[in-house]
Amino acid sequence: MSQNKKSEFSRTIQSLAEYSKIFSHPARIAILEVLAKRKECICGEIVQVIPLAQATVSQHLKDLKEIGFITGELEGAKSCYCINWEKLSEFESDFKDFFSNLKKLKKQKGECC
Amino acid sequence: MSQNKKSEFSRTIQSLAEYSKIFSHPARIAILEVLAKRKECICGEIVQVIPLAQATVSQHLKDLKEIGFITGELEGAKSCYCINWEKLSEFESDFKDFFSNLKKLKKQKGECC
DNA sequence: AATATTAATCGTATATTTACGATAGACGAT
DNA sequence: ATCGTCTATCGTAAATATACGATTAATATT
Repeated sequence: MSQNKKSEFSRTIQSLAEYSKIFSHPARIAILEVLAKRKECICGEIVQVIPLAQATVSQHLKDLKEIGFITGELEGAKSCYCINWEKLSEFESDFKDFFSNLKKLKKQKGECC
Repeated sequence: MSQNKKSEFSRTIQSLAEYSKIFSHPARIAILEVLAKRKECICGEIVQVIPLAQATVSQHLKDLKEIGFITGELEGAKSCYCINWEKLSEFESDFKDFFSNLKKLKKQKGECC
């Protein structure tokens, strides 16, 4: 029971769902906002601003990095994170495409409910 | 341990996260697409199209209904679901706003990484 | 009235996510 | 070389999500 059925959906839908999952936790959205705001993208500063423990923030950073929304590289003992605007725009346009497709379908079928 | 810290983030971010969570499972995205496509929004037809058990689909429908992305009402023994375009557009514009805000912040700070 | 159909809900198993303390490993400062 | 700082990772607890069979309650059909 409870095996994963997510793979049974179309690639497009799966990918939109994966991107959305990253946005499904406030901390990860907040981290993106912090990175967009700050000139320095040092991990320690992020930890100070986000109301979660260092280990937890590090985990969220890992998730963001794994999907490609941010990059991260060591600068001595510190770690510098940065938004990957290309990947983030990919999400933005996939999302936009999904919505315009929905609206197109709506027009095609006409009213119903 | 592991208590929920989500409430510590801003209302705007929390709400964007909640909306995104609904999109974090392919089945729920697929259901929206089906509803946009079909003239009749009968539950049974959705169940036939989505590769999940009836109970599971019903649960996803409940989630979609609770957040307000769809409406659902009984039609005799059957149940008719429909997209709530107003609420869905609210998500769309919140999402859009978040992105344009991010880009504005990026411009303000200039380059960094 | 008896039976079938429809869909919500309950119960439950399993998987995944969230959260954090503790630790480890890397670097910088003294 | 030693000590403090920084951050990734490990281990683990708890919460939440996913999935489905079984049941229930309501309507529809015979």
